[in-house]
Amino acid sequence: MRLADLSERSGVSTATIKYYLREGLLPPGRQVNATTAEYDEGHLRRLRLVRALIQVGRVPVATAREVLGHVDDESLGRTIRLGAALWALPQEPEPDEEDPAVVAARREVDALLERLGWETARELAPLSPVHRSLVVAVATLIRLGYPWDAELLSPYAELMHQVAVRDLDFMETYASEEEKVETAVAAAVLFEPVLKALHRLAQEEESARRYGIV
Amino acid sequence: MRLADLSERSGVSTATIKYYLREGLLPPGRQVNATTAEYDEGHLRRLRLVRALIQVGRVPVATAREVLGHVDDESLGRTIRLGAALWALPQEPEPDEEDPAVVAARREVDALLERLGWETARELAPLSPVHRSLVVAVATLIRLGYPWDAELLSPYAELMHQVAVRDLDFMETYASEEEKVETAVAAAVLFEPVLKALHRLAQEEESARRYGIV
DNA sequence: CTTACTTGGCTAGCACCACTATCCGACCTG
DNA sequence: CAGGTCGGATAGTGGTGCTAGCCAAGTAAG
Repeated sequence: MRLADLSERSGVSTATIKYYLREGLLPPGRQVNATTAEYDEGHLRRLRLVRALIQVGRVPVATAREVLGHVDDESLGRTIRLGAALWALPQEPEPDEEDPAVVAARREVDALLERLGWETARELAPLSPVHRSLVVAVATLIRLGYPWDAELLSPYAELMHQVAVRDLDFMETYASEEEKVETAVAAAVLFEPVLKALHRLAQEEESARRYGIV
Repeated sequence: MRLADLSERSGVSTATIKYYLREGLLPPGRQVNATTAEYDEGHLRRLRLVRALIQVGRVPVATAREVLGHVDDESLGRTIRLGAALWALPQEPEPDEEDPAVVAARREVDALLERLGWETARELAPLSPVHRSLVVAVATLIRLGYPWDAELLSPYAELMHQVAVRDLDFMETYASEEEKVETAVAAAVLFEPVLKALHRLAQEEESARRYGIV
């Protein structure tokens, strides 16, 4: 498959593919001679993953490069590779620890994890970017005057845990060993819009049931 | 409260506030005289909502203006106002109906709604932007080779329905009648990052339980 | 009364980002 | 050998969310 074919089959312009090659999001093709390179199905899959990360996940190009770098790092074991890739995803700014909303949010999040008995999450709390994201999100709610505390959050957390259990079950049955890391990244990024849309659709449905359509 | 006070209390620069005023995201203050305007707590709350929409929700300014326009439209009843505001939120591009992935996704989504018995969602399907978002998200999964069908999706949908039930319960007990629309919009935008973070945290926790931290 | 400052309104510009367009010389293909 | 395509490089584009600076009118402190 040459560049033009890759472009046609993916629906991405050649100029954009060149850009991704330049940015290191897509590995170079097998150089046949000085002016021709050969791409394979792996390139096509990777290209689609890149598009998914950038267009669906709104991941900045620099972050995508970092995530994919971890995915490809064969010097790491599978679990670490996956962890590294997923940890590179969120790109929230550091929370301002002076901000009282952040302080309150951190307290509520800690209380929540204790209440749930999520020991790993508690241990990893100082390191985990996800934990930081949660604090930032809860702090925003608090700052706007919505008094979300551990008690209100915990049933949500339990529901999301059920979702996570399903995610991992799916990953185990579906992905081949080599593709697991890629699958996990794709799932993390691509499945979120599905969940979000299901959530809003469910809100519409439930709202209509309670109050009618008008 | 003058412009400078509004700026200080919200942490938003005066230049940015002027920009929001210009863009119609923030109603003008009460004009005291030719060179002074007076702002109140409502302006502060609105300003924070605007920031939440734009910074947290990544809603484009034009969309935010549209959403807030519906929130403020007192000629509409509460339910319609809320619906209009929420419907203005998603900004996905139109799906390409020629694309086989989109066709397949639409079929699966329709099957899903039938299986769940979500009658309202089925009726509103041709109109609802949320429905469209779901189709686009599922199509992306399919295009990348993840064979998500109605059967796999429906337990997720049921879990998200449970989440939606909690959302609406909260809204009913919490928000005053006048603030319900604003609350609902804030919740729709601000609660999603919380859910997302909880989801990822739950994935980390469950993954650690199954495979260990290393 | 003076001086420093604020206001809304205006215009111009900036920084970032994801591309995109164009040109180049090398080199296959018919 | 004409025409097309290649990788590589560079500069430019368009959108967006601000941001900076100016202005004339008006206000508050001393």
